[in-house]
Amino acid sequence: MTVMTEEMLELVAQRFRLLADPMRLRILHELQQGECSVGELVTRIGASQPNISKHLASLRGQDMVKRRQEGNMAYFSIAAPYIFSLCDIVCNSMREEFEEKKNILS
Amino acid sequence: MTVMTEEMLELVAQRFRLLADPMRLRILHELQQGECSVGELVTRIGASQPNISKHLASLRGQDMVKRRQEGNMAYFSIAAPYIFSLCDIVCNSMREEFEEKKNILS
DNA sequence: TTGCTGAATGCGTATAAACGCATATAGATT
DNA sequence: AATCTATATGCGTTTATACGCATTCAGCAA
Repeated sequence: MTVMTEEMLELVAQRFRLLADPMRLRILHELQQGECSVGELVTRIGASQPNISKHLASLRGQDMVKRRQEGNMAYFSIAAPYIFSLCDIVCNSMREEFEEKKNILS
Repeated sequence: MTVMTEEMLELVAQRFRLLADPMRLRILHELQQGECSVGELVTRIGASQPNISKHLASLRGQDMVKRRQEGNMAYFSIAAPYIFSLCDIVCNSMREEFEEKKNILS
């Protein structure tokens, strides 16, 4: 069994905290379709530009997304594909639990 | 590409939020060694009993842990082993990033 | 019953973080 | 330079939540 120091637990918790927000999950989900500019994200998601920019900054702060500047605009893309493995595991587990509960009721 | 509704994103975020706390990660890590009473967790972790109990309640609220009562005591155990897959993915990604940064510096 | 032990809950406080709004910065265009 | 566009940042407010402390509840024993 791996020994977990307080520091390691804090780092892992930080990663999960970044995924613990619906707006950031939405952003990551949009970026899953490919690189995208800030303005395009604003349009697709329908949130404010400062809000999107701030979330992108936090995601970038932990290297979950990459930033590429071209002229006036900033293009963001996924830097850590493992994110989607995490989301898949969570979604599948939710589906399983939902099936179980459905069976109990039937 | 799966369509993600606001409700689904909120549910997934809730799961991640539960893992976004060092104390809860510590508890889950202890429970990985097997079923454990509240008092034993308090001793091992060195936090207050109410604190541990509250975290256990939130974990149970999303079916991440199971509770079994025996006499006076409550024994908790992992109900969702997928948690450790999530933690492994995060830990491995952190290790990889650390290695990359180390290589850049060398 | 009373008392003891283990666990859960209620309440107040402090800290974090998400958002809106205003503003600042950077690049492009005239 | 002046200005427009795209993006980033600063600040204030609100909401969520982690913790301490006190208390309560449940099971067991005398």
